[in-house]
Amino acid sequence: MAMTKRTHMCGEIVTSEAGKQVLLKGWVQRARNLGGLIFVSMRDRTGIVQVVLDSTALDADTFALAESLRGEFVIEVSGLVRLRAPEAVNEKMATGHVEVIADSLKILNTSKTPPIYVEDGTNEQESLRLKYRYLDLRRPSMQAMLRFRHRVIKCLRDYIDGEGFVEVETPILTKSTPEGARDYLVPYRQKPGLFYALPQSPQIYKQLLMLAGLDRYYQIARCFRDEDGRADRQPEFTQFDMEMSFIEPEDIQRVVEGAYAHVFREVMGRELALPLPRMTWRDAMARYGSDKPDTRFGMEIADVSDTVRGCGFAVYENALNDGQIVCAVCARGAGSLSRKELDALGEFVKTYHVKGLAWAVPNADGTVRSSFAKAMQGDSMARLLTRMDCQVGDALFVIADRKLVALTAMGQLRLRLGRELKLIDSARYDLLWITEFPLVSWDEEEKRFVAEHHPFTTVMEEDVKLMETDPGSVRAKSYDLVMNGIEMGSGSIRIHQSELQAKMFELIGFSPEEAHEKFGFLLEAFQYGTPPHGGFAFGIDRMVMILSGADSLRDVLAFPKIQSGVCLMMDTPATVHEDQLRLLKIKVDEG
RNA sequence: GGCCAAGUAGUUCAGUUGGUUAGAAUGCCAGCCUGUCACGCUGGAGGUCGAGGGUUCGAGCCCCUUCUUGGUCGCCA
Repeated sequence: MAMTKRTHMCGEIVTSEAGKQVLLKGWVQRARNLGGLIFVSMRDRTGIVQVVLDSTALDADTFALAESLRGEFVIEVSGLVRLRAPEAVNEKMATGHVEVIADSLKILNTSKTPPIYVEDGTNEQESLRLKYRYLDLRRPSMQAMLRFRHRVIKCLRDYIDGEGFVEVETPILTKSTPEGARDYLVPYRQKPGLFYALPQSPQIYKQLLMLAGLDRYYQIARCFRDEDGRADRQPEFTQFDMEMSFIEPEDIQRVVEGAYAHVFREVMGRELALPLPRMTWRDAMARYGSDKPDTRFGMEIADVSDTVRGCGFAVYENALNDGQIVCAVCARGAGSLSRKELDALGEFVKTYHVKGLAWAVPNADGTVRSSFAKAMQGDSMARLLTRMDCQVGDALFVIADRKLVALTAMGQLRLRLGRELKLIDSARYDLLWITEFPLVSWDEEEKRFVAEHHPFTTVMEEDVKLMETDPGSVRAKSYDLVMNGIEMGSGSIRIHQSELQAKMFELIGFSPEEAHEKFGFLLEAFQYGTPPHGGFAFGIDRMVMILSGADSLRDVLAFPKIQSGVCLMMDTPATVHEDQLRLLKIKVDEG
């Protein structure tokens, strides 16, 4: 009698060695009866251990038990370890793998047939994997991910501890603050109508810790933001959060770089060249059309406004007359794109609110295949192609619009072309600092300036005077860390003087009364001799995602939520008992 | 909230121009096999084609609505 049984499981094999005798506990992957032998494959996190049950070595009851096994099961066996394969086994069996000759077997538990394959290399719908996440996590790759993540976090702790930082936990039940993302709210039972909010970051607490004289704080902090999900965005996520007193940007940047270099060395076995490159926000926008540029490939954006001035094409002439810009990229090797593919790129950039995309492809015979060549008078097309060094085989793309809109759309087009033309070296890790962000930006909907980073970010000294005359061009003392085109984190030197803080609140349209209501405790605290201070926070999930090569944060979280914020495994959010609502004086408006 | 894509056995997928009883692999069940390790061989069970409506003699396929999941825009101090 024989059976072949797959179980799709892996588990930890605990070995307590006493001589050559071992005890194994684990999930059975496969068992097969061959006459007087039963072969059982047990998988641990590193591989498969073969267990051999011999009818002559086991008592009849135990052997019968092994023979009767049906379905998935968790077993414990003890026996002798030996290397495969001994005498009387043919050559191909001599693999050197470990084999255990069992003298006892005990079934610890059975299992239903799993609804998903618990092995790597399968391609199940993610929603199914997430519903049975506890089975999904048994996959070797997921086990490896959890251990990898653990190693990264341990590295960070080791490093920051060595720098003299102290971890302080801050409340999860805290206060809703204006600006920023939507808050998750928690009703307050003792006074219906009052709410806690879950922290979007421990920002204010860590500044108060500086005031308290802690000097060097850090925390592995869970943060919550009630916004729609993305592949690189979860409603709750973990930040490596830190703050220091009496510092300039370089001081905190040195610590953050050091932490990254430590992780790269210890976990990835790679050296990071320090200090990391710096690029101003203005430069990043102009060259890459993004405040988080992917510098792993070129194809930089050029402002060709001067080149096309007087070209006769009304679209460009009008744009320039309206103070807009005309910008371009030259995509090497994109000349073979079909009309259909080029048009698809045109549709793509419209997503980013530009009116359209013009393209030109020089032919080998000197003519130009183009969407706008006819409108370009004289040698203006030739001049443009020369300016962009656009050769036969390349394609030129041009966008005219308001400066930031045009650059942003072009930046997105650049990323897409970079991916599709396979210009990105995936073995590369490009880290850089983006500095000198604008302090505020104009919010067209609210008709006011809003803080680009947060309202506690200080101003570059030479720009303070611009706060009243030209707020939009004021640069903040803030900095982002970018890796491979993904924002890893951001930080800033904070405002520590009440007068400047008041000025900032005024700039973003907070009346003194509003400021007092929202941040009164902070403003009062700042009157007691606040040291100059600043800090940084970066996402651990994103760090693990990039370092492990994952495409989504869901792949590096044990229990992630889906795009809508739902947990498919626990089926949350869920309704609560009406008694709970009554206690909180909450009525649900079904409308 | 907008746009795009996907949804067919437990799972991964195929399904022609709209045409008989919707297929394959894998998994599951049963039998066989004394060294398997993606074991092999034989047989079997398993489907509300996401849901609802419509067009048609006839719908997995065409149309409308809706739900779910993914990507993205908005949003993300």
